[in-house]
Amino acid sequence: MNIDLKALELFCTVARELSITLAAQRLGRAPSNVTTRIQQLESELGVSLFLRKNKRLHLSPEGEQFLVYAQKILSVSEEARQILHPDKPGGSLRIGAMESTAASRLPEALASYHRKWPEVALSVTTGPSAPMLEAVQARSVDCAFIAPAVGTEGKENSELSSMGLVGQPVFREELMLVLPEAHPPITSAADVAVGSLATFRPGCTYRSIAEEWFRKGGVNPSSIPNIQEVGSYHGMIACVCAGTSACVIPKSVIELLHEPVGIQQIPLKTIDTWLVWRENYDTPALRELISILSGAHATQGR
Amino acid sequence: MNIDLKALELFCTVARELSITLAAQRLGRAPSNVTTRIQQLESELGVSLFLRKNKRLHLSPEGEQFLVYAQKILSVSEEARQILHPDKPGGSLRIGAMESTAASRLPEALASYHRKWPEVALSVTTGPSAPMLEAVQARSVDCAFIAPAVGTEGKENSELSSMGLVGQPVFREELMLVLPEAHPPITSAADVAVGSLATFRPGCTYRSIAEEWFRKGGVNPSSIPNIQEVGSYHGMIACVCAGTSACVIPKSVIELLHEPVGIQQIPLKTIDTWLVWRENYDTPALRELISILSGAHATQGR
DNA sequence: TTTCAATATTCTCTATTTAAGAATTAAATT
DNA sequence: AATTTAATTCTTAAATAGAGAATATTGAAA
Repeated sequence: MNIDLKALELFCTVARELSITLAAQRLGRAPSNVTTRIQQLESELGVSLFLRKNKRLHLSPEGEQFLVYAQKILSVSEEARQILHPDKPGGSLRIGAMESTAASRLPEALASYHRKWPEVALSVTTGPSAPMLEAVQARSVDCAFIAPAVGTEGKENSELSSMGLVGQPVFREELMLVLPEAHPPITSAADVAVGSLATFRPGCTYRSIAEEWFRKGGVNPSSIPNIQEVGSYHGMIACVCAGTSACVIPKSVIELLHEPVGIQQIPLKTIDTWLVWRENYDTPALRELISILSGAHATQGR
Repeated sequence: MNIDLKALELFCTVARELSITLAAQRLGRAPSNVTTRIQQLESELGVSLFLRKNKRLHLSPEGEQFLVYAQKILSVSEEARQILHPDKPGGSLRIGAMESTAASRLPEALASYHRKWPEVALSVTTGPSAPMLEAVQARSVDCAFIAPAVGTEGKENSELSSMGLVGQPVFREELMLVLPEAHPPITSAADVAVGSLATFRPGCTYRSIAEEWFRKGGVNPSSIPNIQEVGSYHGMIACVCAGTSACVIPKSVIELLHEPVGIQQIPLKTIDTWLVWRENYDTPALRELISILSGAHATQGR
């Protein structure tokens, strides 16, 4: 019973790289050592973590199970380490974010964070709000920027706390319906006449909001023929410029485009972006993020 | 960054004993070594975990914080270890239980468990249902025997899953109202005429049930003058025998008493005892407990 | 088919770390 | 003041980790 946090990191790296040499290189140590420590971990646990087939590694079923636990242990101990030093941000901060936030809001904030605290290893993962919330719970990220699900306005805090999370609003986004330039001006949802609605995959809150808007305007969203799933905001805009689609995008993202040409925008709704984290995850690195975001507000709205 | 699970156990032991010598003895190693490893852990973390005052140890504030994390890490790694060996129960299983279950049901079950799997380190903590559920969530026990709160009959599973737990009913208890022998026979709650109701501290589901029964019988429970809090079932029975109190006890507990003399019993309600555990805590040691409990059913009711 | 390169592993050697025991220090008790 | 108790320091032996060279096995290239 002598497992080492270093051994767990080593295992996680090998599991990610699926190569002893690459892992060794990334960890800055000799491959022979990596081999030995993995073998030692395996004998300690009494299972094979990897299947060696023809000099190539795969995770064994046990390895996959153990990987989850190894990451959890590392995450808890990283949290502990930070809690013990309430003054100095340090260690790592794994941030989850919606695509839109990552595009429009984070670059500036994270750059200034990194300038101030270069010793904090920031990482960003993007995805829709719902899976991001699960990722926070599951400790695969430490905090996340999300849009509360439709219909939860005003009770975000109780929603979060029932998941063991807490959070606060940090950005206010103005959601725009984006239409081709040539589209006749509209006064209601019923006037929208396009071939498809370009959106991200389901789970995206903005997509639900778009559908709700059509529903409230008396339009059955399923009457918008093809919901066309696109992988990026640039892709969406392209679809709109092509004249066949509409899409819903926060104003702040549209402003990023060098020339918002070939499109017209109609405000749909304003919606808050929340930063959420696990209850008790009260680390200096996170507090610093929050404080930087609050500073930003002074200059950039909300 | 070289923390060892052994170092964490060592720290937890010292934190519990608040003594290097006792901890060393309990761990089977030399005191000098314990000192050194604690110092090493402290320098690794960059904080003092203990306050040394006059050769006596106290946990420092940082130490208290870290203790929580250390226990969490050990609990997760113990869980990992077990998950990797789906066939053989082993390691430890920390059981929480209501006083009544611990008294009436567990002795036989745990004895047979221990006979079959002596290598599993079983431990039992008792307490009311509500705090036990929190203890399971907080990982200070691995599973617990509880009585679902009043008013949740039929929706136990959804209640549990909203706490990240799962469970199943394992015992059926017949709750008895216990009265002094000399008390005139009763036909309803209103007939009960005793000076006080002897119960455990609040939080005990059986106590809520007793109060509910009085309420349903048209009696304001606050009209039962002193709710007298007692520390054990034997104490309760003694109060009843003394002629001044009534109490509510599962029949199975009453049957434990060598001579249920000087009391009369009236059935109040049957209620299931549930065994609950964290979702994903699917260890062989727990499965074995469940299987032993199911075997017991065949012979002893439910 | 043979050769070469890539890769995990084994082996050997050295440096580091861990653990025990003896000696030391400091307070509390008699 | 002497004794006991408890933590720490010092010293030494054993265990362990890590580097590097050597080995074996596979896949690719000639």
